[in-house]
Amino acid sequence: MKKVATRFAPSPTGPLHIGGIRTALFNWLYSRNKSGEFYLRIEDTDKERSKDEHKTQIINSLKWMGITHDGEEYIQSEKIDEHVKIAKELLEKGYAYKCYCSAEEIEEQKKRAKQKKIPYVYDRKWRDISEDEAPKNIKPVLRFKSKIEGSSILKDLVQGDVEIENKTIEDFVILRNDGTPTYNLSASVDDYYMNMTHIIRGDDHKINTFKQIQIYEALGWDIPFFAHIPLIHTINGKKLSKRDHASTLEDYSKIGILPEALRNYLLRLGWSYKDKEIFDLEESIKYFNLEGIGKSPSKLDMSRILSMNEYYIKNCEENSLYEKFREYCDIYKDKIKKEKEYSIKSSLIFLKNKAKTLEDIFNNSKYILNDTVTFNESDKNLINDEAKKIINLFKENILELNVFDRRNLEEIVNKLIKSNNTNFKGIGQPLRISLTGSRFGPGIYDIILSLGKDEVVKRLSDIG
RNA sequence: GGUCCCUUCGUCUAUCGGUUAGGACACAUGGUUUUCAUCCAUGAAAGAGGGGUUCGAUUCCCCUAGGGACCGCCA
Repeated sequence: MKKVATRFAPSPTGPLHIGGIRTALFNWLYSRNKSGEFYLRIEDTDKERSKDEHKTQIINSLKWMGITHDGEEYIQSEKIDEHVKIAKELLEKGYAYKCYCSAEEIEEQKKRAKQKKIPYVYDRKWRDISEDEAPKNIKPVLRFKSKIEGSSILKDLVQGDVEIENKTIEDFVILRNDGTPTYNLSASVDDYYMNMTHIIRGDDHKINTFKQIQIYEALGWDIPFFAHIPLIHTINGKKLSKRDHASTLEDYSKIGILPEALRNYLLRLGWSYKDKEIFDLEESIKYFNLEGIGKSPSKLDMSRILSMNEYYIKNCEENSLYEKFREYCDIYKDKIKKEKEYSIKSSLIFLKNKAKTLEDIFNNSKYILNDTVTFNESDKNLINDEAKKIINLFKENILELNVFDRRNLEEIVNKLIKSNNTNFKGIGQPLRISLTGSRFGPGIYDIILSLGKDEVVKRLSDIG
Protein backbone atom coordinates (compact mmCIF):
# COMPACT_ATOMS: atom_id res chain seq x y z
CA MET A 1 0.00 0.00 0.00
CA LYS A 2 1.41 3.35 -1.04
CA LYS A 3 1.58 6.07 1.55
CA VAL A 4 -1.38 8.38 1.19
CA ALA A 5 -0.55 11.74 -0.34
CA THR A 6 -3.00 14.54 -1.02
CA ARG A 7 -2.65 18.09 -2.15
CA PHE A 8 -4.47 21.36 -2.33
CA ALA A 9 -3.89 23.13 -5.61
CA PRO A 10 -5.37 26.62 -5.74
CA SER A 11 -4.67 29.13 -8.45
CA PRO A 12 -3.64 32.57 -7.23
CA THR A 13 -6.02 34.36 -9.56
CA GLY A 14 -8.21 35.57 -6.74
CA PRO A 15 -8.54 35.41 -2.99
CA LEU A 16 -9.13 31.97 -1.56
CA HIS A 17 -12.70 31.60 -0.41
CA ILE A 18 -14.33 29.41 2.15
CA GLY A 19 -15.11 26.65 -0.34
CA GLY A 20 -11.46 26.34 -1.19
CA ILE A 21 -10.60 26.30 2.46
CA ARG A 22 -12.95 23.39 2.97
CA THR A 23 -11.36 21.49 0.10
CA ALA A 24 -7.97 22.11 1.65
CA LEU A 25 -9.30 21.02 5.03
CA PHE A 26 -10.70 17.76 3.68
CA ASN A 27 -7.46 16.93 1.90
CA TRP A 28 -5.42 17.79 4.93
CA LEU A 29 -7.63 15.84 7.32
CA TYR A 30 -7.67 12.84 5.05
CA SER A 31 -3.92 12.67 4.80
CA ARG A 32 -3.51 13.20 8.54
CA ASN A 33 -6.06 10.51 9.24
CA LYS A 34 -4.04 8.11 7.10
CA SER A 35 -0.73 9.33 8.49
CA GLY A 36 0.05 10.45 4.99
CA GLU A 37 1.34 13.62 3.42
CA PHE A 38 -0.30 16.81 2.36
CA TYR A 39 1.12 19.27 -0.12
CA LEU A 40 0.35 22.75 -1.33
CA ARG A 41 0.67 23.43 -5.01
CA ILE A 42 0.25 26.91 -6.39
CA GLU A 43 -1.15 26.70 -9.90
CA ASP A 44 0.13 29.93 -11.29
CA THR A 45 0.47 29.13 -14.96
CA ASP A 46 -2.02 31.78 -15.95
CA LYS A 47 0.50 34.57 -16.08
CA GLU A 48 -2.07 37.20 -16.87
CA ARG A 49 -4.25 36.65 -13.84
CA SER A 50 -1.96 35.20 -11.21
CA LYS A 51 -1.07 37.71 -8.54
CA ASP A 52 1.48 37.56 -5.77
CA GLU A 53 -0.95 39.17 -3.34
CA HIS A 54 -3.36 36.31 -3.87
CA LYS A 55 -0.66 33.76 -3.32
CA THR A 56 0.16 35.46 -0.04
CA GLN A 57 -3.51 35.56 0.90
CA ILE A 58 -3.86 31.84 0.19
CA ILE A 59 -0.84 30.92 2.27
CA ASN A 60 -1.95 33.16 5.13
CA SER A 61 -5.46 31.74 5.05
CA LEU A 62 -4.20 28.19 5.37
CA LYS A 63 -1.88 29.23 8.12
CA TRP A 64 -4.70 30.94 9.99
CA MET A 65 -6.76 27.77 9.78
CA GLY A 66 -3.85 25.72 11.03
CA ILE A 67 -3.63 23.71 7.83
CA THR A 68 0.04 22.96 7.41
CA HIS A 69 1.60 21.37 4.38
CA ASP A 70 4.55 19.07 4.12
CA GLY A 71 7.63 20.22 2.31
CA GLU A 72 8.02 23.39 0.31
CA GLU A 73 5.24 24.99 -1.63
CA TYR A 74 5.19 23.52 -5.07
CA ILE A 75 5.12 26.28 -7.64
CA GLN A 76 3.63 25.00 -10.84
CA SER A 77 5.10 27.62 -13.13
CA GLU A 78 8.58 26.41 -12.23
CA LYS A 79 7.80 23.02 -13.71
CA ILE A 80 6.60 24.11 -17.12
CA ASP A 81 9.54 22.48 -18.87
CA GLU A 82 8.49 19.11 -17.49
CA HIS A 83 4.98 19.59 -18.72
CA VAL A 84 6.12 20.54 -22.19
CA LYS A 85 8.37 17.51 -22.26
CA ILE A 86 5.41 15.25 -21.52
CA ALA A 87 3.36 17.00 -24.17
CA LYS A 88 6.07 16.25 -26.72
CA GLU A 89 6.11 12.66 -25.57
CA LEU A 90 2.37 12.41 -26.10
CA LEU A 91 2.81 13.81 -29.59
CA GLU A 92 5.53 11.33 -30.44
CA LYS A 93 3.52 8.43 -29.15
CA GLY A 94 0.54 9.48 -31.22
CA TYR A 95 -1.67 10.58 -28.33
CA ALA A 96 -1.67 14.18 -29.40
CA TYR A 97 -1.72 16.16 -32.60
CA LYS A 98 -1.15 19.65 -33.87
CA CYS A 99 -4.24 21.65 -34.58
CA TYR A 100 -3.93 24.51 -37.06
CA CYS A 101 -7.31 26.02 -36.58
CA SER A 102 -7.21 29.76 -36.21
CA ALA A 103 -8.80 31.47 -33.27
CA GLU A 104 -11.40 32.86 -35.65
CA GLU A 105 -12.22 29.43 -36.94
CA ILE A 106 -12.83 28.15 -33.42
CA GLU A 107 -14.94 31.18 -32.62
CA GLU A 108 -16.98 30.53 -35.71
CA GLN A 109 -17.58 26.94 -34.66
CA LYS A 110 -18.71 28.02 -31.23
CA LYS A 111 -21.04 30.59 -32.66
CA ARG A 112 -22.60 28.12 -34.99
CA ALA A 113 -23.03 25.59 -32.18
CA LYS A 114 -24.77 28.19 -30.12
CA GLN A 115 -27.11 29.15 -32.92
CA LYS A 116 -28.04 25.56 -33.56
CA LYS A 117 -28.36 25.03 -29.82
CA ILE A 118 -26.05 22.09 -29.94
CA PRO A 119 -23.12 21.70 -27.58
CA TYR A 120 -19.79 22.92 -28.84
CA VAL A 121 -17.07 20.36 -29.08
CA TYR A 122 -14.03 20.89 -31.21
CA ASP A 123 -14.68 19.00 -34.43
CA ARG A 124 -11.33 17.19 -34.30
CA LYS A 125 -10.58 18.58 -37.74
CA TRP A 126 -6.80 18.20 -37.61
CA ARG A 127 -6.84 14.85 -35.91
CA ASP A 128 -6.46 13.04 -39.21
CA ILE A 129 -5.22 15.66 -41.66
CA SER A 130 -1.65 15.31 -42.71
CA GLU A 131 0.66 18.02 -41.47
CA ASP A 132 1.74 18.67 -45.04
CA GLU A 133 -1.48 20.52 -45.53
CA ALA A 134 -0.86 22.80 -42.59
CA PRO A 135 -1.08 26.52 -43.25
CA LYS A 136 2.28 28.23 -42.83
CA ASN A 137 0.99 31.36 -41.14
CA ILE A 138 -0.63 29.66 -38.16
CA LYS A 139 1.10 28.52 -35.03
CA PRO A 140 -0.56 25.27 -34.00
CA VAL A 141 -1.80 24.20 -30.59
CA LEU A 142 -1.33 20.67 -29.38
CA ARG A 143 -4.49 18.72 -28.73
CA PHE A 144 -4.90 15.48 -26.87
CA LYS A 145 -6.36 12.68 -28.96
CA SER A 146 -9.32 11.76 -26.79
CA LYS A 147 -11.12 8.47 -27.04
CA ILE A 148 -14.10 8.48 -29.35
CA GLU A 149 -15.54 5.02 -29.00
CA GLY A 150 -17.16 3.55 -25.92
CA SER A 151 -17.48 5.06 -22.53
CA SER A 152 -15.43 5.56 -19.40
CA ILE A 153 -16.26 4.98 -15.79
CA LEU A 154 -14.88 7.07 -12.98
CA LYS A 155 -14.86 5.22 -9.70
CA ASP A 156 -15.39 8.23 -7.53
CA LEU A 157 -14.85 7.77 -3.82
CA VAL A 158 -17.69 10.14 -2.99
CA GLN A 159 -20.06 9.91 -5.91
CA GLY A 160 -19.71 6.28 -6.78
CA ASP A 161 -19.40 5.12 -10.39
CA VAL A 162 -19.88 7.87 -12.92
CA GLU A 163 -20.14 6.79 -16.53
CA ILE A 164 -19.73 9.07 -19.49
CA GLU A 165 -19.58 8.50 -23.23
CA ASN A 166 -16.08 9.15 -24.49
CA LYS A 167 -17.21 11.13 -27.49
CA THR A 168 -18.51 13.87 -25.22
CA ILE A 169 -14.93 14.59 -24.15
CA GLU A 170 -13.37 16.81 -26.75
CA ASP A 171 -9.80 16.80 -28.00
CA PHE A 172 -8.67 19.31 -25.44
CA VAL A 173 -5.68 21.58 -25.84
CA ILE A 174 -2.59 20.56 -23.91
CA LEU A 175 -0.14 23.07 -25.36
CA ARG A 176 -1.11 26.60 -26.36
CA ASN A 177 0.22 28.09 -29.56
CA ASP A 178 2.81 29.93 -27.51
CA GLY A 179 4.10 26.58 -26.37
CA THR A 180 2.87 26.78 -22.77
CA PRO A 181 0.98 23.88 -21.18
CA THR A 182 -2.65 24.09 -20.13
CA TYR A 183 -4.27 23.09 -16.87
CA ASN A 184 -5.23 19.48 -17.55
CA LEU A 185 -1.75 18.60 -18.72
CA SER A 186 0.09 20.43 -15.96
CA ALA A 187 -2.16 19.13 -13.21
CA SER A 188 -1.84 15.54 -14.35
CA VAL A 189 1.92 15.70 -14.71
CA ASP A 190 2.35 17.40 -11.36
CA ASP A 191 0.06 15.01 -9.58
CA TYR A 192 2.03 12.15 -11.04
CA TYR A 193 5.45 13.54 -10.16
CA MET A 194 4.22 14.48 -6.69
CA ASN A 195 3.05 10.91 -6.17
CA MET A 196 -0.49 11.85 -5.31
CA THR A 197 -2.61 8.91 -4.25
CA HIS A 198 -5.89 10.75 -3.66
CA ILE A 199 -7.24 13.76 -5.49
CA ILE A 200 -9.97 15.38 -3.42
CA ARG A 201 -11.42 18.41 -5.14
CA GLY A 202 -14.60 20.23 -5.98
CA ASP A 203 -17.33 18.70 -8.04
CA ASP A 204 -16.68 21.28 -10.71
CA HIS A 205 -13.57 19.35 -11.73
CA LYS A 206 -15.35 16.16 -12.66
CA ILE A 207 -15.07 16.58 -16.43
CA ASN A 208 -11.40 17.44 -16.05
CA THR A 209 -10.90 14.17 -14.27
CA PHE A 210 -12.04 12.25 -17.33
CA LYS A 211 -9.52 14.16 -19.39
CA GLN A 212 -6.73 13.69 -16.91
CA ILE A 213 -7.35 10.00 -16.61
CA GLN A 214 -6.82 9.67 -20.34
CA ILE A 215 -3.47 11.38 -20.02
CA TYR A 216 -2.50 8.99 -17.25
CA GLU A 217 -3.52 6.04 -19.35
CA ALA A 218 -1.65 7.24 -22.41
CA LEU A 219 1.51 7.53 -20.36
CA GLY A 220 0.99 4.24 -18.59
CA TRP A 221 0.86 5.91 -15.19
CA ASP A 222 -1.01 4.59 -12.19
CA ILE A 223 -4.27 6.42 -11.78
CA PRO A 224 -4.85 7.98 -8.36
CA PHE A 225 -8.13 7.78 -6.50
CA PHE A 226 -10.54 10.62 -7.06
CA ALA A 227 -13.10 12.10 -4.73
CA HIS A 228 -15.29 14.94 -5.97
CA ILE A 229 -16.88 16.79 -3.12
CA PRO A 230 -20.09 18.75 -3.57
CA LEU A 231 -19.72 22.47 -3.80
CA ILE A 232 -20.72 24.97 -1.18
CA HIS A 233 -23.60 27.10 -2.30
CA THR A 234 -24.66 30.55 -1.35
CA ILE A 235 -27.98 31.02 0.36
CA ASN A 236 -29.37 31.48 -3.14
CA GLY A 237 -28.22 28.04 -4.16
CA LYS A 238 -25.44 29.07 -6.50
CA LYS A 239 -21.81 28.09 -6.54
CA LEU A 240 -19.88 30.22 -4.10
CA SER A 241 -17.63 32.69 -5.80
CA LYS A 242 -15.03 35.21 -4.79
CA ARG A 243 -17.48 37.99 -5.36
CA ASP A 244 -19.93 36.69 -2.82
CA HIS A 245 -20.33 38.51 0.42
CA ALA A 246 -18.56 36.90 3.36
CA SER A 247 -16.64 34.40 1.34
CA THR A 248 -13.01 34.94 2.26
CA LEU A 249 -11.46 34.07 5.59
CA GLU A 250 -10.79 37.70 6.30
CA ASP A 251 -14.53 38.33 6.25
CA TYR A 252 -14.77 35.98 9.21
CA SER A 253 -11.62 36.83 11.09
CA LYS A 254 -12.45 40.51 11.09
CA ILE A 255 -15.67 39.98 13.01
CA GLY A 256 -13.87 37.75 15.47
CA ILE A 257 -14.58 34.22 14.32
CA LEU A 258 -12.12 31.75 15.78
CA PRO A 259 -10.26 29.51 13.32
CA GLU A 260 -11.14 26.40 15.31
CA ALA A 261 -14.82 27.30 15.17
CA LEU A 262 -14.72 27.81 11.45
CA ARG A 263 -12.77 24.60 11.04
CA ASN A 264 -15.43 22.70 12.97
CA TYR A 265 -18.20 24.35 11.00
CA LEU A 266 -16.58 23.63 7.65
CA LEU A 267 -15.89 20.06 8.64
CA ARG A 268 -19.56 19.46 9.34
CA LEU A 269 -20.66 21.20 6.17
CA GLY A 270 -21.10 18.28 3.82
CA TRP A 271 -19.56 15.74 6.13
CA SER A 272 -20.91 13.98 9.17
CA TYR A 273 -20.04 11.36 11.71
CA LYS A 274 -23.17 10.04 13.37
CA ASP A 275 -24.80 12.81 15.39
CA LYS A 276 -21.60 14.35 16.55
CA GLU A 277 -21.40 18.11 16.14
CA ILE A 278 -18.32 19.22 18.01
CA PHE A 279 -14.96 17.93 16.85
CA ASP A 280 -11.76 19.19 18.36
CA LEU A 281 -8.70 19.01 16.15
CA GLU A 282 -7.71 15.57 17.31
CA GLU A 283 -11.19 14.20 16.79
CA SER A 284 -11.39 15.77 13.35
CA ILE A 285 -8.33 13.87 12.31
CA LYS A 286 -9.39 10.71 14.03
CA TYR A 287 -12.88 10.49 12.56
CA PHE A 288 -12.51 12.06 9.16
CA ASN A 289 -13.24 9.78 6.25
CA LEU A 290 -14.50 9.96 2.71
CA GLU A 291 -17.57 7.84 3.42
CA GLY A 292 -19.02 10.58 5.59
CA ILE A 293 -19.05 13.11 2.78
CA GLY A 294 -22.54 13.81 1.46
CA LYS A 295 -23.45 13.98 -2.19
CA SER A 296 -25.51 17.12 -2.27
CA PRO A 297 -24.27 20.68 -2.14
CA SER A 298 -24.78 22.57 1.08
CA LYS A 299 -25.55 26.14 1.87
CA LEU A 300 -23.55 28.46 4.02
CA ASP A 301 -25.39 29.34 7.23
CA MET A 302 -24.07 32.29 9.15
CA SER A 303 -26.13 31.68 12.28
CA ARG A 304 -24.57 28.26 12.52
CA ILE A 305 -21.07 29.68 12.20
CA LEU A 306 -21.89 32.18 14.91
CA SER A 307 -23.24 29.61 17.30
CA MET A 308 -20.25 27.35 16.70
CA ASN A 309 -18.01 30.30 17.46
CA GLU A 310 -20.00 31.05 20.60
CA TYR A 311 -19.39 27.52 21.74
CA TYR A 312 -15.65 27.75 21.16
CA ILE A 313 -15.42 31.08 22.93
CA LYS A 314 -17.32 29.81 25.97
CA ASN A 315 -15.14 26.74 26.17
CA CYS A 316 -11.90 28.57 25.68
CA GLU A 317 -9.71 28.86 28.74
CA GLU A 318 -9.34 32.54 29.72
CA ASN A 319 -5.62 32.92 29.26
CA SER A 320 -5.66 31.58 25.76
CA LEU A 321 -8.83 33.49 25.02
CA TYR A 322 -7.05 36.61 26.11
CA GLU A 323 -4.26 35.92 23.64
CA LYS A 324 -6.76 35.51 20.83
CA PHE A 325 -8.56 38.66 21.87
CA ARG A 326 -5.37 40.67 22.16
CA GLU A 327 -4.30 39.55 18.72
CA TYR A 328 -7.72 40.41 17.35
CA CYS A 329 -7.59 43.91 18.80
CA ASP A 330 -4.08 44.38 17.47
CA ILE A 331 -5.18 43.65 13.96
CA TYR A 332 -8.70 44.97 13.72
CA LYS A 333 -9.22 47.39 16.61
CA ASP A 334 -6.87 49.37 18.83
CA LYS A 335 -4.04 47.80 20.70
CA ILE A 336 -4.99 47.00 24.29
CA LYS A 337 -3.20 49.38 26.62
CA LYS A 338 -0.78 47.86 29.07
CA GLU A 339 -2.66 49.12 32.11
CA LYS A 340 -5.92 47.57 30.89
CA GLU A 341 -4.48 44.13 30.39
CA TYR A 342 -5.10 42.74 33.83
CA SER A 343 -8.58 44.05 34.01
CA ILE A 344 -9.56 42.60 30.65
CA LYS A 345 -7.95 39.31 31.45
CA SER A 346 -9.84 38.90 34.70
CA SER A 347 -13.10 40.02 33.12
CA LEU A 348 -13.03 37.45 30.36
CA ILE A 349 -14.65 34.91 32.63
CA PHE A 350 -17.93 36.82 32.47
CA LEU A 351 -17.38 38.66 29.20
CA LYS A 352 -17.15 35.45 27.25
CA ASN A 353 -20.59 34.35 28.35
CA LYS A 354 -22.12 37.21 26.47
CA ALA A 355 -20.18 36.82 23.25
CA LYS A 356 -20.67 35.09 19.96
CA THR A 357 -17.57 36.69 18.49
CA LEU A 358 -14.38 38.40 19.59
CA GLU A 359 -15.97 41.57 18.34
CA ASP A 360 -18.76 41.08 20.87
CA ILE A 361 -16.14 40.83 23.60
CA PHE A 362 -14.60 43.99 22.28
CA ASN A 363 -17.92 45.82 22.33
CA ASN A 364 -18.79 44.59 25.79
CA SER A 365 -15.41 45.53 27.19
CA LYS A 366 -15.35 49.05 25.81
CA TYR A 367 -16.19 50.35 29.26
CA ILE A 368 -12.84 48.99 30.42
CA LEU A 369 -10.88 49.70 27.26
CA ASN A 370 -11.94 53.35 27.05
CA ASP A 371 -11.01 55.88 29.70
CA THR A 372 -14.19 57.85 29.27
CA VAL A 373 -17.73 56.57 29.19
CA THR A 374 -19.65 56.90 25.96
CA PHE A 375 -23.29 57.21 26.83
CA ASN A 376 -26.26 55.90 25.00
CA GLU A 377 -28.43 59.02 25.11
CA SER A 378 -31.78 57.37 25.78
CA ASP A 379 -30.19 55.27 28.52
CA LYS A 380 -28.59 58.33 30.05
CA ASN A 381 -32.02 59.93 30.25
CA LEU A 382 -33.05 57.17 32.62
CA ILE A 383 -30.86 58.76 35.23
CA ASN A 384 -33.20 61.14 37.01
CA ASP A 385 -32.77 62.97 40.30
CA GLU A 386 -33.82 59.96 42.29
CA ALA A 387 -31.21 57.87 40.51
CA LYS A 388 -28.57 60.48 41.10
CA LYS A 389 -29.34 60.46 44.79
CA ILE A 390 -28.79 56.72 44.93
CA ILE A 391 -25.61 56.96 42.90
CA ASN A 392 -24.22 59.46 45.38
CA LEU A 393 -25.24 57.37 48.36
CA PHE A 394 -23.59 54.35 46.81
CA LYS A 395 -20.43 56.33 46.15
CA GLU A 396 -20.24 57.58 49.73
CA ASN A 397 -20.66 54.04 51.01
CA ILE A 398 -17.91 52.49 48.93
CA LEU A 399 -15.58 55.34 49.79
CA GLU A 400 -15.68 54.12 53.37
CA LEU A 401 -14.97 50.55 52.35
CA ASN A 402 -11.69 49.04 53.49
CA VAL A 403 -12.13 45.82 51.58
CA PHE A 404 -13.42 46.35 48.06
CA ASP A 405 -14.98 42.99 47.32
CA ARG A 406 -18.20 41.49 46.11
CA ARG A 407 -19.53 40.66 49.55
CA ASN A 408 -19.19 44.18 50.84
CA LEU A 409 -20.66 45.61 47.67
CA GLU A 410 -23.66 43.34 48.00
CA GLU A 411 -24.10 44.47 51.55
CA ILE A 412 -24.17 48.11 50.53
CA VAL A 413 -26.63 47.47 47.72
CA ASN A 414 -28.95 45.52 50.02
CA LYS A 415 -28.78 48.26 52.60
CA LEU A 416 -29.64 50.91 50.01
CA ILE A 417 -32.52 48.86 48.67
CA LYS A 418 -34.06 48.91 52.12
CA SER A 419 -33.33 52.48 53.09
CA ASN A 420 -34.57 53.87 49.78
CA ASN A 421 -37.56 51.61 49.52
CA THR A 422 -36.55 50.40 46.04
CA ASN A 423 -35.56 47.15 44.34
CA PHE A 424 -32.37 45.88 42.80
CA LYS A 425 -33.16 47.43 39.46
CA GLY A 426 -33.56 50.81 41.09
CA ILE A 427 -29.90 50.68 42.06
CA GLY A 428 -28.34 48.38 39.47
CA GLN A 429 -29.61 50.25 36.46
CA PRO A 430 -28.35 53.74 37.32
CA LEU A 431 -25.03 52.29 38.37
CA ARG A 432 -24.64 50.28 35.20
CA ILE A 433 -25.48 53.29 33.06
CA SER A 434 -23.12 55.63 34.82
CA LEU A 435 -20.27 53.14 34.75
CA THR A 436 -20.66 51.77 31.20
CA GLY A 437 -22.91 54.20 29.38
CA SER A 438 -25.54 51.57 28.69
CA ARG A 439 -28.29 49.82 30.57
CA PHE A 440 -27.20 46.52 29.00
CA GLY A 441 -24.01 44.83 30.03
CA PRO A 442 -22.33 42.48 32.41
CA GLY A 443 -23.48 41.93 36.00
CA ILE A 444 -23.18 45.06 38.08
CA TYR A 445 -20.71 43.57 40.59
CA ASP A 446 -18.57 42.29 37.73
CA ILE A 447 -18.50 45.78 36.27
CA ILE A 448 -17.59 47.43 39.55
CA LEU A 449 -14.88 44.96 40.43
CA SER A 450 -13.35 45.00 36.97
CA LEU A 451 -13.12 48.80 37.07
CA GLY A 452 -11.67 49.09 40.54
CA LYS A 453 -12.63 51.46 43.33
CA ASP A 454 -10.93 54.61 42.09
CA GLU A 455 -12.32 54.40 38.60
CA VAL A 456 -15.81 53.61 39.91
CA VAL A 457 -15.73 56.61 42.22
CA LYS A 458 -14.49 58.81 39.41
CA ARG A 459 -17.22 57.72 37.00
CA LEU A 460 -19.92 58.05 39.64
CA SER A 461 -18.73 61.53 40.51
CA ASP A 462 -18.89 62.51 36.84
CA ILE A 463 -22.56 61.76 36.67
CA GLY A 464 -23.77 62.44 40.18
C1' G B 1 -29.27 23.13 -25.56
C1' G B 2 -25.74 18.69 -24.45
C1' U B 3 -23.25 15.76 -20.59
C1' C B 4 -22.97 14.66 -15.53
C1' C B 5 -24.53 15.21 -10.41
C1' C B 6 -28.06 16.15 -6.53
C1' U B 7 -33.21 16.12 -3.74
C1' U B 8 -35.10 14.09 4.65
C1' C B 9 -37.65 19.99 9.20
C1' G B 10 -35.96 27.16 7.21
C1' U B 11 -30.39 25.43 7.48
C1' C B 12 -26.50 21.40 8.44
C1' U B 13 -27.51 16.44 8.90
C1' A B 14 -28.73 10.88 11.22
C1' U B 15 -31.22 6.61 9.16
C1' C B 16 -27.36 1.80 5.48
C1' G B 17 -35.94 -2.29 4.03
C1' G B 18 -39.48 -2.56 9.62
C1' U B 19 -38.11 4.06 13.93
C1' U B 20 -43.77 7.72 17.43
C1' A B 21 -38.17 9.62 11.05
C1' G B 22 -33.34 11.30 15.62
C1' G B 23 -29.82 15.40 16.66
C1' A B 24 -27.77 20.40 16.05
C1' C B 25 -28.49 25.64 14.57
C1' A B 26 -32.29 29.09 13.88
C1' C B 27 -37.41 30.06 15.55
C1' A B 28 -41.63 30.16 19.40
C1' U B 29 -43.19 29.65 24.52
C1' G B 30 -42.12 29.12 29.67
C1' G B 31 -38.59 28.99 33.87
C1' U B 32 -33.91 30.68 36.51
C1' U B 33 -31.57 35.53 36.80
C1' U B 34 -29.40 41.66 38.28
C1' U B 35 -30.44 44.56 32.76
C1' C B 36 -28.83 42.31 27.99
C1' A B 37 -27.17 37.58 27.65
C1' U B 38 -26.09 32.73 29.50
C1' C B 39 -28.40 28.40 31.31
C1' C B 40 -32.66 24.92 31.66
C1' A B 41 -37.42 22.98 29.94
C1' U B 42 -41.12 22.59 26.29
C1' G B 43 -43.02 23.26 21.35
C1' A B 44 -43.70 23.88 16.10
C1' A B 45 -41.04 22.00 11.85
C1' A B 46 -39.07 17.18 6.86
C1' G B 47 -38.77 12.15 3.26
C1' A B 48 -40.40 16.85 -4.24
C1' G B 49 -44.41 14.08 -7.23
C1' G B 50 -45.83 9.53 -9.71
C1' G B 51 -45.02 4.56 -10.81
C1' G B 52 -42.85 -0.12 -9.73
C1' U B 53 -39.88 -4.26 -6.61
C1' U B 54 -41.26 -6.13 -1.66
C1' C B 55 -45.17 -8.91 3.48
C1' G B 56 -43.16 -3.87 4.25
C1' A B 57 -40.23 1.52 1.46
C1' U B 58 -37.26 7.81 3.31
C1' U B 59 -34.03 3.68 2.14
C1' C B 60 -33.66 -0.36 -4.10
C1' C B 61 -35.26 0.60 -9.60
C1' C B 62 -37.76 3.78 -13.39
C1' C B 63 -40.18 8.30 -14.96
C1' U B 64 -41.41 13.44 -14.06
C1' A B 65 -40.39 17.97 -11.65
C1' G B 66 -36.97 21.15 -9.33
C1' G B 67 -31.94 22.56 -8.27
C1' G B 68 -26.69 22.49 -9.42
C1' A B 69 -21.89 21.80 -12.05
C1' C B 70 -19.31 21.61 -16.57
C1' C B 71 -19.37 22.81 -21.73
C1' G B 72 -11.96 28.18 -22.56
C1' C B 73 -5.45 28.34 -26.18
C1' C B 74 -8.79 29.89 -17.13
C1' A B 75 -7.52 26.95 -13.24
